Amino acid sequence: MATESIRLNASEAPSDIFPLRSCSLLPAPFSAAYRTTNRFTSVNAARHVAPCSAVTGLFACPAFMKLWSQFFIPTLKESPADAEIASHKLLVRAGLVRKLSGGLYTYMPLGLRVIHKLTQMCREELDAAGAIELWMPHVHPAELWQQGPRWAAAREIMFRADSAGEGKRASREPEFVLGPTHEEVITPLVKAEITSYRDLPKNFYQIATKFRNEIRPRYGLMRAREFIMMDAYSFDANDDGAIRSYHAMKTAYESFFRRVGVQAIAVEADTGVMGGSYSHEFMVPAEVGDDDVIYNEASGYAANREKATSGLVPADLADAAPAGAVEEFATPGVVTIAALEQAPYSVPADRQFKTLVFIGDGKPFLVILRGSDELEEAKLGSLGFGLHRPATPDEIVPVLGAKPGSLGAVKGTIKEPAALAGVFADHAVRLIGNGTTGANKDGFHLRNVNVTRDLAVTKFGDFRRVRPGEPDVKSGQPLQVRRGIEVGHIFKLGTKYAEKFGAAYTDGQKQSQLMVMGCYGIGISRTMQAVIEQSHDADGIVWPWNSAPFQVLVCVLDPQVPEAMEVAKKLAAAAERAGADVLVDDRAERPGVKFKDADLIGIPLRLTIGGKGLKEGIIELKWRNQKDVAKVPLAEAEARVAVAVAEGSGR
RNA sequence: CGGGGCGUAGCUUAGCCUGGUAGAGCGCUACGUUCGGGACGUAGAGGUCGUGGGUUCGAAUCCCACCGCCCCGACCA
Repeated sequence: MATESIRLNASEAPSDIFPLRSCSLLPAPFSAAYRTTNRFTSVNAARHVAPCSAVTGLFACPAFMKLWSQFFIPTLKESPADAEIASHKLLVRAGLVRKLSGGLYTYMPLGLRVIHKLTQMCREELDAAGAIELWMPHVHPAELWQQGPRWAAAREIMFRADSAGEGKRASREPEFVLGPTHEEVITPLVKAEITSYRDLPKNFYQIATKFRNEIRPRYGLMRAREFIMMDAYSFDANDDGAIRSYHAMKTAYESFFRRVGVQAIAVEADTGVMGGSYSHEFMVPAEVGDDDVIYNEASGYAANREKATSGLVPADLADAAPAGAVEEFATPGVVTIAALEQAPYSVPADRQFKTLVFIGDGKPFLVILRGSDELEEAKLGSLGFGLHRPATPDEIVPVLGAKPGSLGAVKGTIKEPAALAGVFADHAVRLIGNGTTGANKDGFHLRNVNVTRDLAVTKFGDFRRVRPGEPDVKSGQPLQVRRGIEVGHIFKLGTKYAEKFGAAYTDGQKQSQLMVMGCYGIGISRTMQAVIEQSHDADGIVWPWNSAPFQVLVCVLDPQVPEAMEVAKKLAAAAERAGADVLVDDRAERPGVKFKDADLIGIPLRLTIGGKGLKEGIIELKWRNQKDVAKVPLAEAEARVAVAVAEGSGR
């Protein structure tokens, strides 16, 4: 009998990110708990889906409110020693997460509620944008990755998932890996299942755990080895369709972050190891962010530093005429740009050519920059090498004929020009016109080196790192820089993966065509931390309404007084009817402890019921993000709470 | 993976330099007094001082190796 009703509940309950968490295995007494923990998914979405009463109607109110004494929120007075930034400290202090090991965290009950809120909002926005949810394995056959286009680069951050059995000797190459992302799984799937243009476009997504063996996990959930991510993959018949899918996702992301209550800005980004043609990152501005955003408010330009360009080199710049014959001069012991700037040479850094040597897919190539510029290594991605790294001196000498410090790219001075995969010069070297560079002879440099006449340039490109203050391409105004946390990323991939895995379809003319793909990610767990980083004060977290683990905290100062608990339950029920998730602090703690904890865990709306207030016939209503406390007569309390909840949820 | 720092009770840590009884605060347990912004008293429980080796009569302390964690750099959502 009990089992029957539980099954019913399970089917009524909103789907969860863990589809296997079936209720039918739970004993009857736990069924209420199940409903309680899962109910928020539709409650929080009240304004998007069915009104709450439809849900609450199934169960007697107040069935859902959580009693703090029976929940589990281990708060800490002190910050853990290993936490550096505010959001990391608060995650731990507010009892949202606990560390297992570097970059590996348990989501505690309160933290999991936030994760569920975020995943549900994400799910709703993506569904609204036409994306379709599925669930893929996280253990991947390594073979699949070996077939893909980025095995060499991606394996560095991948966990291998071979047998841990003692009898079986570890193979040199992994048999299985843990999925860091799922292009290699979804593309073969779509290849097998979709063969007609009639089935396109499609956009599949999942919200699941990702595994990346980050070289350096950091700041709690900010860069973890195991994290929760929404990843989506769009498949279109052609480029126009792919661009439409891309923009639909961009719009969905914008709605998602708006709903979460975090400011996230779309910025142009480098495509990195993903490959593909263009991409945007969604950045939450924060000092502790890992990325620099180069932007100009006037023109609206915003780009990741890896991608950013400036108008430093005018489009109509004329090439300088040679200033004289190339002349070699001795520079004993001078092996740095800075040393050549000193007397007696006195060559300013922006008159020097800097020559860097890299190995790209096994072959050396040169990059020429102004002495005053820094290489933006990510920009080398545009050269098309699968893997590149700086060359070692041992690799440089046989090719160029000199050690680092005396290198150059002047025609005729390179010892083995045929060995080079190319000489790539940054546009800005054209600003030098005639300058100084290494002679490929230890202890000698060349002057009067003319860019067009003397340098053996294969191709000009954008390789330098933009500096704040340089003119914006669009407006000419100075560019500014600011740090940000990357919470989402969208890529238009093109046909790179479709080609590798043969994902083709038949078009209306019976012709086989490659699908055009896009891929999309939102760091759900990172977003949780980014929200805290953006929304906290000296006392704790200040949750935005929609992301809060509970929206309303009923703080009962005298839980031993039956009348106080009765009022609390009435108000909790009123708040729930209005669509809020409610936590009732019924602990036998002193008021100070309760207030401190309330501020720490940051529930948006606090209702305080105390013996003092009850004597006056009032309760108190306070917003976490405001200072003042409203005294509300008991008779009006339920109605006022309903109004406040409506206000909090943005009506 | 390079550079720097740190591992002492569940948490925050003192002690290490100069070797000789492992201490405090928070938290926890019990009792009492308190009770609107992290109370107080009394009594308790709780420690392989990261691991292994070495030096020494004797090591948390000195030496070596390893492991783990944190920060800075290169990569990512």
